[in-house]
Amino acid sequence: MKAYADIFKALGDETRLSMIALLLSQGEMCVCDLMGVLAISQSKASRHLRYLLHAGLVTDRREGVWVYYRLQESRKTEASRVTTAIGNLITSRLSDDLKMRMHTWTANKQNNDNCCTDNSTTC
Amino acid sequence: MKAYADIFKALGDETRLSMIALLLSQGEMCVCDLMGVLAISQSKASRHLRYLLHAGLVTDRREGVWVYYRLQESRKTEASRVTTAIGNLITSRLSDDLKMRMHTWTANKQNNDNCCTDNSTTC
DNA sequence: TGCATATAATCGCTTAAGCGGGTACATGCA
DNA sequence: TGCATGTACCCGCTTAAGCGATTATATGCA
Repeated sequence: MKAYADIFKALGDETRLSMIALLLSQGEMCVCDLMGVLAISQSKASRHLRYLLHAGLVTDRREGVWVYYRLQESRKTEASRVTTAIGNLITSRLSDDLKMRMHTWTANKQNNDNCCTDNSTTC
Repeated sequence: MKAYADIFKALGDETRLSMIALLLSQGEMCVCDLMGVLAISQSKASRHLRYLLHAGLVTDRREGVWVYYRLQESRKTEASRVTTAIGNLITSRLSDDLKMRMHTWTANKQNNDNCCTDNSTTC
């Protein structure tokens, strides 16, 4: 029971819950992607991603300079059971604002072929 | 999104999550029942139930001296969607210890026709 | 009505944890 | 080395937890 409580505690923050919702719909994102879409500072993004990592909700993968995060997908974990159970619930509630940010961010990323050369952000 | 984060925050405590799991399996319980089964103090039980009430996860109903709590069942609320989605997950994880407590507690209650005349507890 | 009892909610206090901003540090690439 | 990316740590603030004591509400009885 405590294991589940810890998972829900990790989901009990708007920043982290939005991260999970984005990862549910996008599959994999690097820290700078999440910073850009959520419009938060790098240290804040990194800190919450570490929290999610230690809680077992996501996994990380380094590729050169970038660190990519994706949902923990091992079916045997409590975390994946929870995200599976609530996935539809929270992705359907991704705010329009966030969808818009996501859209413009990925558009810029494609144009620049790099997630962090967009002058309009502080990335 | 914040609404869901607040719900998960409410579930992110072992005491409150156990209360939700018990209410899922029992339907309705008074404060003294929850105190007894979870072996917690009255103030602790009351405080966490108020937390769940304000978070919209449960409703209360006074009947004489007793106050009964049950899950929020209005299908339109985010809270009920969440508890529905995770119900099987957490009730199947009700610890054996808790099931045992639940069993002995309800047995005593039936014998005494009163939840608070059991000398073996501090209720 | 007055009083004792049972149940539940709240208050005051202390302690622990979480969150945010900022900044120093580590890592990897050119 | 210089630069970009990401992490770790510090500080201040807020929230929430536990505990015991007190207060509020309802019931039962003389």
